[in-house]
Amino acid sequence: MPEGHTIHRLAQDYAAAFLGTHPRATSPQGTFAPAATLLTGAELTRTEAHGKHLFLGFRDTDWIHIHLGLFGKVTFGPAPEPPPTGTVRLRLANDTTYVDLRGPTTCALITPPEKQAIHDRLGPDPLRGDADPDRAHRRITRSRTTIAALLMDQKVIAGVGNVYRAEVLFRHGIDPYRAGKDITPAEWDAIWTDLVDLMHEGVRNNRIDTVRPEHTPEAMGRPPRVDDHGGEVYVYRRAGLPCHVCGGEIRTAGLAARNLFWCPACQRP
DNA sequence: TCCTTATGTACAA
DNA sequence: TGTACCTAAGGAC
Repeated sequence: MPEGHTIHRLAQDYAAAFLGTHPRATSPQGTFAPAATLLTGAELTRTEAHGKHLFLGFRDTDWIHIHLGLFGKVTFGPAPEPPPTGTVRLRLANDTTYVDLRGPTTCALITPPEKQAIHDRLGPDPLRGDADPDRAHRRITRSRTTIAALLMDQKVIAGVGNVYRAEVLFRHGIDPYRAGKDITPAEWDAIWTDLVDLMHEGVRNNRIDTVRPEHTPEAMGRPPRVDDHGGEVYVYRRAGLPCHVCGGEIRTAGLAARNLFWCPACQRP
């Protein structure tokens, strides 16, 4: 589930359900139990996301820092809360809603300076109003690393994951192996603007859709998607299938322990 | 029931 | 670059 759009959506959803209330906090699985006890009865005053990091603010001073990692999941449900099933790390519950967190890489109580340190090590986030795309561009244009690796580096740009990386490079016809220093300012402008749009749509729909109207299954007279990751995409997890635009075969390769997907015909070196 | 896989990251060597 | 860690679902047997 979790690229930046998921986390920003969760910040909104936690706020909608719990802001201004004093939820009960529990950790049925146990790991977070001491912190949950400290927070029970505290008001949720703010929620915030930066890249793939989620922050829940209590009493204006105590923050829960959540990172879902690859496996973390969050599920909301209506009150009354049922007995927890499986390994629930953190449950918040008030009179109307409960929410369960499972399998996060990180769920910790942190101080404002600790929170600031996390912001300081993250690059600009296309979903945040305070983001400065030039900061990302400066790092990219000084680097011999591939643009595919740079887009996944959270210090360079925060919130982009394996799906948005593959899709945005396809949409701009950029070979994933091109060095960052060879990305032109015009190309970076277009990539950043596109990510802002795509990721905002991702927050709205709670899924990743990247296919332009003229290339949808209906427009192209092809069968609808078969992938189950949730959205309509050009190349992500489509290795061996025909490109939606040129009909050529989508290719895959490993890059820094992740699977890269691209169309060699549409994304020429 | 076992094996593989996944939208992620940190740390060791 | 490799490996360890978080968890659940789907497919192969």
